[in-house]
Amino acid sequence: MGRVKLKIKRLESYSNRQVTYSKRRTGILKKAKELSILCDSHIILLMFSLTGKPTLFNGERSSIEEVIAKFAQLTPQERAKRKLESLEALKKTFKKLDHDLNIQDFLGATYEMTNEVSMLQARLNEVHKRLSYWSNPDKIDNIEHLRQMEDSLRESIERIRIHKENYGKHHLLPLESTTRDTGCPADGSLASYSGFFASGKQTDVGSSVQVNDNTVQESNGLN
Amino acid sequence: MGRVKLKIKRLESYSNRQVTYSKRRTGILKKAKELSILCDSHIILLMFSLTGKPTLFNGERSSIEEVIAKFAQLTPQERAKRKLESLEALKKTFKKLDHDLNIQDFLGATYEMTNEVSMLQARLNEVHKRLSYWSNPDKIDNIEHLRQMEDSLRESIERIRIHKENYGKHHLLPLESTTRDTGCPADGSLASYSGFFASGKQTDVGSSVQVNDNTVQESNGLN
DNA sequence: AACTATTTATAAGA
DNA sequence: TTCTTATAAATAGTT
Repeated sequence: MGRVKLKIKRLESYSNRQVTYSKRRTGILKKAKELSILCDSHIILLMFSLTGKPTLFNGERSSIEEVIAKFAQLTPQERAKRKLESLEALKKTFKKLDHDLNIQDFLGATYEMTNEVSMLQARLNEVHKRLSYWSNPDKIDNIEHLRQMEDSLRESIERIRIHKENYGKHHLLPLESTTRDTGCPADGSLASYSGFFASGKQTDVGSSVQVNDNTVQESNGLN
Repeated sequence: MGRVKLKIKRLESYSNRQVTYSKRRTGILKKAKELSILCDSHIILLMFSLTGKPTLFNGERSSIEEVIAKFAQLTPQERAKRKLESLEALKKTFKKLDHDLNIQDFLGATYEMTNEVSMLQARLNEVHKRLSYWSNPDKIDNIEHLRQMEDSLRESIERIRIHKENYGKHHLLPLESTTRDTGCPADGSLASYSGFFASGKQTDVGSSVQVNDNTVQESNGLN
């Protein structure tokens, strides 16, 4: 609609692009507004000018958040279903109209993130569960498992012993003394080493992973 | 543009709204496409039909991710400002419409979720780091830490020993034999018990947390 | 920013 | 839905 029929392809002149953007932006904003009012429907229109300036239309009753909320409220099943339906319908429509349209994983974004949270929580749970076996050997009812754990512990002690020897050689220090009552207070980093095998309760996933920094202090009927 | 000049107000008839939505949707999509091509600009158009079916346009060179990224590039101050503005707009709208306003949560939802992912990843990292000290005692250069680890290990062995005794009493089985070459294959659950102290590399956060199911098999210069 | 010749979108009807 | 067509609306090029 103008003096000549325009070919729809990138306008060569920069200033022409700017002028056209400005004119058509007005037009499409009006269209968006009319559509939202006439049909009482949610619509979001977001554009960026050549200079990067954004223009957002979101209808009277709509808002970006509200729209996103709409997606988020769907169950994963509904979302998947809509996603497929949309895709099919759009493919059909746009094949015919030669429009460029990809219904997107927009809806999926939130979903994916939920999944990632679940996955990470599951991992933490798993780690905690594994650690809990070491912390509470009394929960283990398989004698072979106990033997393996014991072996593993002995091997670790042996490796620490060897490391201590080497460490001593390197630092030319006498390490034979076994004084345990060191005046050195248990600081934060130290806490990282102690307590993994304490018989305290494991922290739940969802609370801090910080382990207890106290060594065995509870008896739980075994000793 | 039609037989009569239309007043821009909500169409009374439902079916008329549907028909008009359909027609105008086609029109505005075409406009959006033309604008994005002619002016080489980013544009996003998202609409919902009366039945809730979404239609999304995002231009040739644009993608929802890109656009969202653009928003994300705003400084936290700008984002906070927009968030507040959105909230205000929502409150206003919903007060008018006499709707309950529990949309609020959604404003932060995405943000919160991102935070939760980061937090969980940090936790996993922390746990891995802690475990890595047990796996690689040779990395530890503090003799006091080594002593504490050793003590902890000895205490754990003692607790396992006690548990074994009790277990034996309860099950009336002789547990003194120390046969190690059991024919029992290391299954999934068994893998959970062995290998925490193996000197293998720790898996990164982001990959599986599954620990190695092989016990010490590498020497790393210490022995 | 305006103007205006034209093209384009679309309301109502079939 | 889809098409037809009279008419309103948008806009390209010009001033």
